[in-house]
Amino acid sequence: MVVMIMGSLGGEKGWKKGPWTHEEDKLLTEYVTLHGEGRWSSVAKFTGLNRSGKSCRLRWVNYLRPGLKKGHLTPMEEGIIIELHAILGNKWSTIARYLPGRTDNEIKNYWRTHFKKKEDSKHNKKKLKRRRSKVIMEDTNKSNNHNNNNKSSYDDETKENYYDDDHHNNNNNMGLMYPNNNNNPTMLLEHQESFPLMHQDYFLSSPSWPDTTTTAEDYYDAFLFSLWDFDVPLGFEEHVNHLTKYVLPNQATFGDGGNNPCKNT
DNA sequence: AATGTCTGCAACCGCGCTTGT
DNA sequence: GACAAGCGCGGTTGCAGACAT
Repeated sequence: MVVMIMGSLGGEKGWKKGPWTHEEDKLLTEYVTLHGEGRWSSVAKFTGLNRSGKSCRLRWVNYLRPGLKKGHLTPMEEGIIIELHAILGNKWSTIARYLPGRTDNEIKNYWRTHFKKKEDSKHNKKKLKRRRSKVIMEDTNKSNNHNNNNKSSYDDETKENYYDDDHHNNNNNMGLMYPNNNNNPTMLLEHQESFPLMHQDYFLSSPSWPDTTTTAEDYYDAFLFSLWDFDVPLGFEEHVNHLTKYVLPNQATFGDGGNNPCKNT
């Protein structure tokens, strides 16, 4: 009752902006718990929050929603982002559907900070290299110390490959990693070795792993291939299940007509 | 140690689409 | 069909902390 009165004082204009407080988060969480997601414009009315519906939705989706992953993206997630961005472009929300617990905003920010900078000037290249060598030094030290954080040697390699403009220049002058021109899926193969079998661990641990004769490579190939079927389920785990159910059993069809983007031979 | 620059990320903005009236 | 409100998306901004000079 009180909050409704408070909410009415908020009015249509003069919404509060800027960082959210713990108290605001609590109010928003309580509201969504009671009423579910949606009806964002009613949040102010029912909670007394002097925030626009848009702001509430954004806060919930990007920060408060249960199941969100915190912390750095894993090498596997990086690989998925790279691949999907090559295919979909800046469809961040679509890419996010393949990464449970990650938001479009997070992925967008990640892409901008880690990959977009490749387009920067030579001046920035020098700084980048300097910074990169420092990162590599640090990571080398870490691995020498056998630390148990989730940074793998693969991560280092990937970071080096994709931060390094020279690497790209030496590889087909592709500029961007996976130009989407002509929708040519074979582009995906060009750098496949740069993130080898990144999905292997996930696939191998999948309860729906089809059989012992299917290799991780097969699964990886199937994953890439199935990215071109935009009607498949969108969640990553769902995606794996989809592969198990529909794609892998039909691998014989991959080579048909040279349409298989995943086989090098 | 002080200052300038860069990075990462949360949040905002504008636009377009969808839905309800 | 026209309009308004709600919603979602991609682009952009602002700021705090990290890093370099």
